[in-house]
Amino acid sequence: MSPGEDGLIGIPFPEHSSEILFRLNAQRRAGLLCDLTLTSRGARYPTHRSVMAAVSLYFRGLFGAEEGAEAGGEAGGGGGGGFSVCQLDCVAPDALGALLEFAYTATLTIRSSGMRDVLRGAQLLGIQCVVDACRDILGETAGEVEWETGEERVQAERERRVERGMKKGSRRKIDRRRVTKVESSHHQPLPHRPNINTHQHPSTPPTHPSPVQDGAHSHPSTRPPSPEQDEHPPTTGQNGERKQGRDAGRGSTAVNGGVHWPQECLLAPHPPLPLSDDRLSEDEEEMQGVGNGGVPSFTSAPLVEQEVATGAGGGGRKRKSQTPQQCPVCQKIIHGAGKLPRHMRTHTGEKPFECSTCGVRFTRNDKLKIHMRKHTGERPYPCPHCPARFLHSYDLKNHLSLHSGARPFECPLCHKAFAREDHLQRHRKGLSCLEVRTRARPRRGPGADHGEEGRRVRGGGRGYSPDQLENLALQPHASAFHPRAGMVGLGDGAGGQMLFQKEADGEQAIALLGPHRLPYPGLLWRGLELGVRGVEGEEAGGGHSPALQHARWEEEAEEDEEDE
DNA sequence: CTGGGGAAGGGGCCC
DNA sequence: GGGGCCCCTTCCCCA
Repeated sequence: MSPGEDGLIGIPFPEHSSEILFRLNAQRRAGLLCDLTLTSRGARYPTHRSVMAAVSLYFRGLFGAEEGAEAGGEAGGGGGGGFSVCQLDCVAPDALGALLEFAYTATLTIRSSGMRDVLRGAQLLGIQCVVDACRDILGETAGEVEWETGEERVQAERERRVERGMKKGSRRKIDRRRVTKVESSHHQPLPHRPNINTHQHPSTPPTHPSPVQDGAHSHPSTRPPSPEQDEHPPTTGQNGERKQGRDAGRGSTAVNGGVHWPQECLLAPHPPLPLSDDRLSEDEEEMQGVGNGGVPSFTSAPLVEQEVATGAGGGGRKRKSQTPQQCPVCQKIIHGAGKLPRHMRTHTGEKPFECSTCGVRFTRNDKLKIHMRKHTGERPYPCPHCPARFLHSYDLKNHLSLHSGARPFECPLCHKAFAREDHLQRHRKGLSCLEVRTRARPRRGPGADHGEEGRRVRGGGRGYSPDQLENLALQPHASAFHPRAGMVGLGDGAGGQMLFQKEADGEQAIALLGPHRLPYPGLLWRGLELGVRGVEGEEAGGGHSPALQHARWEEEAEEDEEDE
């Protein structure tokens, strides 16, 4: 990547969203630019319809309908500059105030005693993440509310498909299980949905909840009283809302008898999920608003917090991040304290470290430092055998293998050896080996001689002893029965063993290869639990062990199977 | 196709 | 817990 390319540069401002929200809240408190007043039993709450539409499915449907039928807008000037008052007596004033606070602060602060009112209000207004959070706390199950109409469901599904298509080249596997789970949660049945308010609320499409048409600009309201609440849940609500906080209430913590939902609820592009080995697919990342060009404000989601929060109820004020942290975007587990911000920059594209010489930017300081060596000419890794010096330690490592002639990475098919593991992988992914593999396919049947009884082939990728080489010659590509299999026997040191043995009369081949899949079904292979020596401890770093490579390829094979 | 250089990202260790 | 530093792995690009 040379500097000064004409590619687009994205400069993220992670604080932007929260600052905007903060200022909107200040405006709301000051009554500035408020174009909507919510009332509940005498309490008045000036607010902004754009904010309410962003937070509440109910208002989104409401104002969307207004825009669609602008002239007939009961509230007067749906998309225009008129003011409107929406009477929501069905929502308790306290709950309404809490929900408004939530809308502007991404934090829901309520008393436990008011939880049910808030839940009801959130249901009425279609604030799903609050609904979920309250349910978590109250131990209720979901399924009472479904804001997504069939039509929207189709549209949402269409959008999802488009997003998937955009990421078709993704290397990561789609976690189908999770997709199913997420989608199923969106497809909850729409059971009984009591009628909101006595004012009209036919179910879809929603109509205006009969706002009191006073048309006056509301003044900032002070705290409302909290009278009793009547029971008139609204029927309406269309759901275009998918990601923003559907599950987002999980990070709740109790505060002084109240409940506090931290900002993840609103800001996190994806609610923290329970720890899972499965990674979220990039498709889902996009579905969750990451890849759409926006720069979400990321909130770290420590695993411990998630686990506790998922359990709901919550005890302490706020839990500190533990060492393994889960990326709220890709769900990847990041090990090591302080590593999550570094990882997050891979999502935001933020490159705060700029080379003062050439202007190239880096996501990490250490990368910049290495880059600077190019300008300073520093090559801190000298070869002890020759004058060569290198920028990177791994360059020296590769170079040393040239001196030694070591090519520890050998193709199990054609036995071509490589000095670098990635070159071997590239070789394997290419087609250069296919011919060999075809030729190497052993004959089957009684006449097949896959090896001598008790023959062992061991040793490193290089340095076969003469008789080992002879054995290899006598047993051409026996390992080709499974491309991954042979690597077991190619350990550099005391690598694994590979044993081909004729059983009894030599009809069956037993491969001490572990539980591999069998690419040639006609041949009976038995994977034996050998406990491959050298898998652990063969190399201190565990890095380039061919046995480990083999294990990796095992995983690849499984993934390939899944793909198929 | 292969060898080599470089970048990006993750993990370990330490302060 | 955050961050620096280092190492490792993987990928891409070029000759």
